[in-house]
Amino acid sequence: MTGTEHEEWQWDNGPIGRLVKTTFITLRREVEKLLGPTGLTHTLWSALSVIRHFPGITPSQLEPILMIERPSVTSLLNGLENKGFIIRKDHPEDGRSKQIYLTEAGLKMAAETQHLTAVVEERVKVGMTKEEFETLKALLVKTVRIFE
Amino acid sequence: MTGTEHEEWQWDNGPIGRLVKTTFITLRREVEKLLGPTGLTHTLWSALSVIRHFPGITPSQLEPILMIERPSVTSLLNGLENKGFIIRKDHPEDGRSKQIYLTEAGLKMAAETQHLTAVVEERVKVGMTKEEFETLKALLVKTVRIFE
DNA sequence: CTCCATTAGTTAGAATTCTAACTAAATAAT
DNA sequence: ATTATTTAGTTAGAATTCTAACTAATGGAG
Repeated sequence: MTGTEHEEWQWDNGPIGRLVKTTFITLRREVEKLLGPTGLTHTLWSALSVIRHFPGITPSQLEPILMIERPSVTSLLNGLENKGFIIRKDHPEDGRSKQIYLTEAGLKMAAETQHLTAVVEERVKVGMTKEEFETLKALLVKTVRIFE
Repeated sequence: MTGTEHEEWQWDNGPIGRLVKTTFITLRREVEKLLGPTGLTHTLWSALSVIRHFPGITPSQLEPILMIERPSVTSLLNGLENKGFIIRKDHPEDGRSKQIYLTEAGLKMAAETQHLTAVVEERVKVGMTKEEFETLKALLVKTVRIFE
């Protein structure tokens, strides 16, 4: 068995799960390469981005978007809070809940890093036709929906 | 903002990276649900499966297939070795290298769990046309290749 | 042949995410 | 109204994977 055989096999003959993982890790590594200087990880960036789009979002609403478990959301928000990027406010209509907002610093970082990560998105778009890109997204959504 | 708005937005309007992550985590959770009773994790199973297909594979060859870093491969193999599923042998042609082989127990477990995880693969295949499934795999490969 | 750079694997320690268990508030049931 | 169940968030501790640094063997350049 040679190394070359591996390289071909690993993409074409593995289960769909491994192919999806490879794609995920590849994209994550690219994003984190660009995020490097900022000190943000992939998930921290992703959270900032979501909070920017939905100011006042709650931790439990973040959970299914970021695809991490509840305690991980807490831990992530602690990190963002310690860096001064977010604040938690008591929810006005539900005493159990918290609302998350970006601070000025958080807003600045979110804006900067969204620009950086858009580069990765663009590289994917440029690497295939517009139709292929849309098809890829549609089929990924379709895959997820199978297990809902 | 309601919860419903989130649910729609999270699939359709997020970056491709988040969609790929959602797909990956969804598939991983399904696999681990089935693996539960065996005590194996997603990555342990994946490693067993690869080693079964390529007896004598080296840790550094496993690395790009499993998409984890080298020290994680070591740690993973330690786990499999402690459970008695694999053995490491010195590589006959390269004193630095090791070759990984399944034990009887490892072979048995690999065979069992491959059957289990094939269920997930099947559910994806059943949820879309054969052509869509092939297109999905091809576009994922295409995406990965962009960053090689 | 010797030295230098590269490659394979491991070790050590940190970061991230997980499960299980807990508190507190809201909702439902009687 | 009171009690039980569910939901939101946190805490504690374990598991997984990461980065950085190390050892040992190979391969190439002088």
